[in-house]
Amino acid sequence: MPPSPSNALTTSSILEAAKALVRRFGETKTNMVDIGRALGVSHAALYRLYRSKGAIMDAIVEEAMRDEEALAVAHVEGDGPAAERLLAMLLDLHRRKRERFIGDREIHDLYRRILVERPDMIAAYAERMTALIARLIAQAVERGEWKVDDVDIASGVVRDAVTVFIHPALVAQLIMADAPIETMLRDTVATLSRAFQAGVDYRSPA
Amino acid sequence: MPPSPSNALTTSSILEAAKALVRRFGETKTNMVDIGRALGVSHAALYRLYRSKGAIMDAIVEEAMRDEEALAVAHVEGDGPAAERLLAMLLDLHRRKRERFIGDREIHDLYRRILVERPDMIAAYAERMTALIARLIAQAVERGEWKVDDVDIASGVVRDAVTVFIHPALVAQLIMADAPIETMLRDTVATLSRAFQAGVDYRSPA
DNA sequence: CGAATTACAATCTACGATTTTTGTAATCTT
DNA sequence: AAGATTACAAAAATCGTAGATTGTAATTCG
Repeated sequence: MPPSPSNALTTSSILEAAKALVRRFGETKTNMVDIGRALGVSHAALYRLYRSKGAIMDAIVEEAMRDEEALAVAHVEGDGPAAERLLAMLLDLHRRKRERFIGDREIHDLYRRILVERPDMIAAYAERMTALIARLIAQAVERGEWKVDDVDIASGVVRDAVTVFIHPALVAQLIMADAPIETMLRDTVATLSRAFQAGVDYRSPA
Repeated sequence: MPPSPSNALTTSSILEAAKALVRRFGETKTNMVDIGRALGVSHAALYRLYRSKGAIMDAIVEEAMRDEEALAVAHVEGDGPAAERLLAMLLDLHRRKRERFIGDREIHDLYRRILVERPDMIAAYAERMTALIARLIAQAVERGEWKVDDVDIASGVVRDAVTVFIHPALVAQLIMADAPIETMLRDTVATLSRAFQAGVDYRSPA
């Protein structure tokens, strides 16, 4: 592995510099010339690795999403009762979001802007997270912990039910209203898990 | 009841005129002079009944909220299985919201602006709706349909789980993404009702 | 005297000129 | 030739100001 000289221009060095500037000054006050200056290059050099400023901003958010996903994967891979792992996963995700909201407001604002302007990115993220939930549910079904006749529907229900605790805009409101989010999350997961434990039939009409 | 002459200036005549203008031109393009003109009075006359333009806009949204509440009350008062009434109520609410979003976009935009700028109004609305859900659940518990040891916690869980289908900003995204919202709502209610039917203990630790 | 009007100050918004920033292309360097 | 730079056109943000809008107070009307 080469010693990676500090002056090598890479996607990740650009991302780090951009993140630092966004954190300090916010997205709009961060410009390409400043990002370049922080790395000791002209702004034009950045365009070799990112085709636009927007692409850099997208990459910052994408990275945050992947980070959340990794957090979630850890819980899906683990063992122990499904209800506990689901709760732990959601609490972890929520705490990560809270940290970002409290300590990293500018990044959080960027996150929120992209949330409304890039439904495609959000949809992809939501789909990946829903797939993780589906895996967790499928495991629980295999082990006989839970009974559901359609894992995909069940995972969609879970996703919708917890969106209020995950969606940045809503989380921001809950935090400002000083809501007992962790308790609410516990109660929601307890309810969902009780339903799955008792067995839910989505395919047979009521 | 007096015949209410068309030239009497009242809170509701102002509200009607303001609503009509907002529907046609949007909130920002609606000004006090125009509202006055529509009623045959000067803009200053309006200030006897509303202390500001903002107060009129608030009142429009407040009215819409009361309208939704009335819709919900009808289902809470009715009889029949709780799960069915809860579903019918949420479907009704969702359809009302969809109508507003499709046919009354300017009012919907006003609604959304106030949603972020007046958390106090939203909190009051959410609390009233949660109280209605609590009544519905309490009935179901009395009748032996459902078993929950804390009706307030249960109603909070329901509120949180369905917020994604009620919150204007999220509904707007779901509609634009062409999501099968009614089916999703059905599945969510089926899950919640299954849990309540099987019995949920919020007070005893797992 | 209650209710509306006109007149007006304070505030807000829309718009055009100016400057910044973005993204590209031609050029330079090693 | 790869990778960076400077130079530049297009797009976007900023800023000052003219004009509109809001809210109030003094005045008029019935």
